[in-house]
Amino acid sequence: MSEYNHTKIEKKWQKQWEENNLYKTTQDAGKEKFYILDMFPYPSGAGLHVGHPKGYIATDIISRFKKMNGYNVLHPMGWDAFGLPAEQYALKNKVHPREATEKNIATFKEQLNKISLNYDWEREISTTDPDFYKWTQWAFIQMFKKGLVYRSNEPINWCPSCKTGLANEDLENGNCERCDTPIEKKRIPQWVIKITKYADRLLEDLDELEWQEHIKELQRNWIGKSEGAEIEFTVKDSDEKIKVFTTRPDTLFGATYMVLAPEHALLETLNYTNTDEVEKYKEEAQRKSEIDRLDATKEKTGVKLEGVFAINPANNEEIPIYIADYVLAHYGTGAIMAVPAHDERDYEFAKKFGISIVDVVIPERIDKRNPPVEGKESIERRNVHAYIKDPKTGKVLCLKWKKFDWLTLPMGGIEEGETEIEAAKREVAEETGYTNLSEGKIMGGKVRAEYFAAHKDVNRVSITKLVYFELTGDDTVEIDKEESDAHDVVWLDPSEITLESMTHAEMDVWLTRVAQLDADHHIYTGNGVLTNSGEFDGMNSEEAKTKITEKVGGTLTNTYRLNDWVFSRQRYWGEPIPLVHCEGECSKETDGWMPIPESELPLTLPEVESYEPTGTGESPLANITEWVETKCPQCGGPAKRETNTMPQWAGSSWYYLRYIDPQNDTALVDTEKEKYWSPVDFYVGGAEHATRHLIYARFWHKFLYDIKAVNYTEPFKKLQTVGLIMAEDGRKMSKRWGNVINPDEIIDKFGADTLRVYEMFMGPFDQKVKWSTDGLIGARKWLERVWRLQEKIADTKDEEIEKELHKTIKKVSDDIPEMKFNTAIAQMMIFTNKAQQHSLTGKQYKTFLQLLAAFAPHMTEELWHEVFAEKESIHTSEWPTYDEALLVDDTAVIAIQVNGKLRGEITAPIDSDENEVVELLRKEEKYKKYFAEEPKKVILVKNKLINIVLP
RNA sequence: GCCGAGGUGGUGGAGUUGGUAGACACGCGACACUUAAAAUGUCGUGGCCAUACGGCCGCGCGGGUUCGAAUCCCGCUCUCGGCACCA
Repeated sequence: MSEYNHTKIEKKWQKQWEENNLYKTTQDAGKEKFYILDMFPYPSGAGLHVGHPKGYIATDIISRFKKMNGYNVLHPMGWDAFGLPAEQYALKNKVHPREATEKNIATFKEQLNKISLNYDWEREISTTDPDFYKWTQWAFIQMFKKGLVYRSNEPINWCPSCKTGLANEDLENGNCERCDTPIEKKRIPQWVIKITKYADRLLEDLDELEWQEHIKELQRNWIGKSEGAEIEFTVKDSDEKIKVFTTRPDTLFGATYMVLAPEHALLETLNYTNTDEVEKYKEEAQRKSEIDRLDATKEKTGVKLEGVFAINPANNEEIPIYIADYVLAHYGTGAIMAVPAHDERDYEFAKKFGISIVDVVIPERIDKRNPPVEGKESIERRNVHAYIKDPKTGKVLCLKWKKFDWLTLPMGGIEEGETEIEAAKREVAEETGYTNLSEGKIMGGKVRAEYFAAHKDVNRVSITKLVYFELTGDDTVEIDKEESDAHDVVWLDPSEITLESMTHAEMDVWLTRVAQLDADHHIYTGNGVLTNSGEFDGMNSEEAKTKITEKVGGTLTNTYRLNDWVFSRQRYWGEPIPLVHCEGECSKETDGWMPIPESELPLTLPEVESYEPTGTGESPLANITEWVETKCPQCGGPAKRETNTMPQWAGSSWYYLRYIDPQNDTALVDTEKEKYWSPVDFYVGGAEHATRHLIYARFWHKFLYDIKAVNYTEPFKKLQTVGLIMAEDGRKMSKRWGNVINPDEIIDKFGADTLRVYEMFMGPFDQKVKWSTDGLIGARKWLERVWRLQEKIADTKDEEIEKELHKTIKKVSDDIPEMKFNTAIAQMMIFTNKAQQHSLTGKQYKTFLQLLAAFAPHMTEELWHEVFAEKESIHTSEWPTYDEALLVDDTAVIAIQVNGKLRGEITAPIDSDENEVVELLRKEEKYKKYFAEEPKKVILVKNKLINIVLP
């Protein structure tokens, strides 16, 4: 037996595989296709660390597995090579970004090849290749033609350090996601893509995808759909109208003021008198960083527009208008109707500015225990409930009813001319005798409840308020016999006052309010029944939403958290945006902007002396006069090119399609080929792309579907995220911490096969795990044991080994497609351990090597050829199958439980029934004692467990 | 605040259609081989009590359902991730 020399073996086979074109994609008729894809990397200057290949190794294993199972497999790789870091790296090192990128790609590719990932490099693509970005530009032009692209002058997110505008998706807590610099708002003309037009489809189609639920949820959150209405408020003595979006049109009667975002356009035209104050506030708001503005814990600020009023279209009341930065310009219409009674933020603002608060929705409860009885008279009543606490004992005064199984607070109706507090005091005295009560505090608004009042034999609709008192003394008055016959007075600990114990239907509301005793106001934000709302009084919220919107001529509509996609970047290293602006009279409807003729694609990035960002909001391309100045494709007159470039997300939004047909120069992808290979069956990459790349790509794909460039509505059928590999110190691997582990070193020392096996064995694939050198060594030792198994080859076939082998075939075959690599490897280890202690036949060893081949491709190939003199590659061999019959044993070890406690185990013939097992037990001296008495019950789980339940 | 994922030995983790908790690996201990060490191999390894037979306790905490709960239900707690003044 030769020694396991990983360096020699890995070099040898990598060379041979390349020469034999082992990884070329084939498309045999009659074979099913399987498209498995990694998120293509951004080739940074730093090269790979051991965390990067984790996902690639996984797709490589599945790819090899699928090939051995007879699939046509597409497993390509490419480079997401445009973007800021390459440009910054190039600037720093004084090279052209193209050179830097090419060098980085070469490094990455070399590193990946050392791991023997079976990519078909003939299909390699790079987003920076003009043959590739021709089609990025082409798709953009199609979007432009379909009216999905517009020019905006709205202030955008500007990173002063990266010197470019950014999309909302590129921010993290109001800072630049890349460099953590606080974002400013800057007004520069931007090309924006109407991704929001696709919001509903992006949301709905999530349901059909086989993605992990948390990633889908992340996307749903990100899209953030709100259903509501747009309603117009007129401005008094003016033709201006203020349009608001609200999810609660049912609360319109409670809208007691309005708020405009400080950036709202109407501020230019409204005739308010305190211009200086307003200007000052606007400036302050603009100066505030995004992060300050988004801090909800800060006290609300704002300025009233003096001299202007809006008219509430529901009740025609004049209401004041404010500007305040708690209203965001980019959400909804940038203006709100404020309903302080039913919105926390409006309430806080109204309190501070002394604006009136009108309750228009009250909670409604239907008593489930005493539901209204059909046919009985229904009486509406105004009620009070009294919550009385004795501060000395902490106990609460309750009534225990005698004729009914009821437990209630003291309660009763409000008489003519009485306040709620007076009524409560009177009822408490009548029902309990107690008269020494504190001043009394009304605990929030009314609650409507419907129930059957059995003691009066009527249905009641009660509108109730809760009043809180503390007991201040022990004086009592005598209670009427009628009352004392009805109920006992009891003092209960607050822990006994629960939703279950108390009879009131309102109890959940009361409990919440009592829990927040110190809150000065209890505002209700849920649905309920309308009040103070004119003809809508008594209607429920849901119905009123539609009805009130109709009455005031509003429209039911949706709003999204997702914003349109800001698509312009003021940097050099990106795809040029293929638009020109005619200086003459052409294309008036798009302000003179038009796409270049498709025959001129690709519009290549010009070579340039200085590609430094200007920082002014102008792109570096703007300085290249000979490039900028061009002819109008329509009139032939002078025209100027757009000088902004596309964001890095552009190319990655569709690259997966190009692998299918990478050389095509007449179409983005041939639709026949696309029909065969799409969609991507399995997509593997980092969870950090859930809300950007994966939203943009789904959008781009749906657009291509709409223009019939592709056949399917979704690009990625199944998605799996990779868990990060953390450094041994538990931190993220980073140059900054000096804890980066380079795969090249690991491969030199231990071999690529060891790296592959270790990374797959570390833990569940999608979970983050710490790197462990000890663990790595363990993987290497296992491979060495596998290598030495060749010495254990014998002619005699051991049945136990054969069974274990078939068990292993099953386990590995089941686990690979589910990405449960760790347990697949564990089972292979079990087989190795057994085989090592006994012996195995050559055939068994070969079968085992096939199972391991996807994990450790080099070593298994070497043994396949050197030990067994096979001519063809192990990787083109057929995946082993298992024999069901061999998975079943003749006997089973059955656990013995007595009253559910483990008491031993016994070996019984397979599939023994209850009586047979009991007979065996009775024979054994050890277990006889359990049968001294006849068992109450015996439970048998076939071949697993018997539980004897003694009386 | 809202949403999502999770909490199992000294460590990474198995086991979740309710059925022997701790597979597999690391680490640790003992032994064999060796002059010795390394490597390799064999055995052991959740905690506590017991010479032993064996027993008790154990999957974040507290309850419940069940013959039987890591797994199902209720309440709580902690960690991680996302969203958040979104009208």
